[in-house]
Amino acid sequence: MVELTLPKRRDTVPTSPCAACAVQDRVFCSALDAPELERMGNLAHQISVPGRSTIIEEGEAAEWLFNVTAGIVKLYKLLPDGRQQVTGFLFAGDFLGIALNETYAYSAEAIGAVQLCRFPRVGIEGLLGDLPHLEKRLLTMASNELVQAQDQLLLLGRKTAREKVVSFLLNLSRRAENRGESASPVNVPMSRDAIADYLGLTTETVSRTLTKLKTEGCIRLLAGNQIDLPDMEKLIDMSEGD
Amino acid sequence: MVELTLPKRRDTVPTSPCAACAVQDRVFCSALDAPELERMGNLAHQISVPGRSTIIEEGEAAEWLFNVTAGIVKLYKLLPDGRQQVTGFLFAGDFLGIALNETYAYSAEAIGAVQLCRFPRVGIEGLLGDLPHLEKRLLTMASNELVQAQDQLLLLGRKTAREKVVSFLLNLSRRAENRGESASPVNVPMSRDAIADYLGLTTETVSRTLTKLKTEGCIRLLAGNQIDLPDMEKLIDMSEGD
DNA sequence: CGGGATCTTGAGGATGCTCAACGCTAGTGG
DNA sequence: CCACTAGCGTTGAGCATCCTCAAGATCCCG
Repeated sequence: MVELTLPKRRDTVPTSPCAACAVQDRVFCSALDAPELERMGNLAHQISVPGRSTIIEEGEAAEWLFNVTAGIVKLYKLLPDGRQQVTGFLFAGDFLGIALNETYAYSAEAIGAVQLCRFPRVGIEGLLGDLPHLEKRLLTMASNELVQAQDQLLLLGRKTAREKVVSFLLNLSRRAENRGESASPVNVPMSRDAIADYLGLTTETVSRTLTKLKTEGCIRLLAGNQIDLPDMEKLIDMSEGD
Repeated sequence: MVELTLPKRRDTVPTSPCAACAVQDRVFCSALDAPELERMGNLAHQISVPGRSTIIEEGEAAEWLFNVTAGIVKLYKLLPDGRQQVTGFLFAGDFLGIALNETYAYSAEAIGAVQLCRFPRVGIEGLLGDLPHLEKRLLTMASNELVQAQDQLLLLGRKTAREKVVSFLLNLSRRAENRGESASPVNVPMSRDAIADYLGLTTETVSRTLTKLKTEGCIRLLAGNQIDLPDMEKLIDMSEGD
């Protein structure tokens, strides 16, 4: 489970919150040594937001960048008539605002309570020249984001509803594993609506597809939003059409 | 039209091809000063490939990076059963391989004859520490790519066929304008198939949609793959559902 | 001209959407 | 303590958009 005692510890070392950061080994800060980390820490502010609150809004001036230290964030874009495309979900350790543009390219909303480490964008940009490790790290992160985005293009453009849902579950599973959580009973904390808007489907189709996968024995729906993936190999094949 | 006399000029200054580059003010090299450009130039090789040839293949070790100096390149990913998702089109001045990963995340194929400026990836990475301008520039480019990718996610996940086609035409138009070409009779050099695979549609749907737009007077299909966009405002509204 | 590739058009059908009702769960207030 | 409600998830019936399959038209290059 996610470390939630961070604020308490932090209060005792206000000048160096990073040293006590619960996710410091996973976030981009890990590219920094102690003095560099101190400079970053001076820019950082811990903030907490309740569920359903908006963290950033598409089109706004990009004043802040964030590390997610606890909770889950939904990133999305809207069309004028309200259609929504979820572009990603962020978990503890993920970075919000990699694209260092003047305005945010998408909105972000907390799913449940979220804790964030907030940095002023111009401050980070000012550090970039001084901290080459940081710049290199950001470039690597942006590259990885691009690869993820391209996988998602393939999913949205060419996969069937079933393939989309299976790909999504496998993706969640892989990311959970990377965070040191279990790969198989995977936690699915977002609503069917959010999943649908991520996969380019409707709530009903997501629900129906999960039911179908369950009756076929490909997955098991457990209590507390957990989904068991009994045969990864089979699911991987299914996610690509076999 | 694109400057195609580059090779001739280059032969007279083999040690500094960059100085004669037809797209030098548009590519990432523009971030460099003269001595820096010289170091880049020492790594560069001009190559030409005929139409339909494969430039890179998804999954291969990423040995080379490229600048497109003339022609058009199609980027795509494949599913095992042959379904194809085009992730982008590159024009003169665009960079191929921004994601500095060990392996290519997608394949690239020449649409018509293409000229490329080729760099060894490890060579570029070796320069990154020395040339901070270059690293900054790559980060900016990656950021812009990410924003583009997110727009494409919205398109693929939530737009109708008609909205997709109109968005595509506007996008081509905007990029042509950025290259200094005309915005309105826009050149559409790729096949209906490639467009369909880019928009998550079939050839037939693309064709039918264009025909419909034509009969409604929203566009005009001209000779030589040119399409006239008489009312940009109207098209912009259409691309978002109004 | 001829012929292959590309594009267009048509008819029928399937996937996933819309609209609607119902069930479940958790939180709330009497 | 329990009824009530709101939100979310599931299920069903009918339908629209886009796909599939097929045939014809057009273009381009030799």
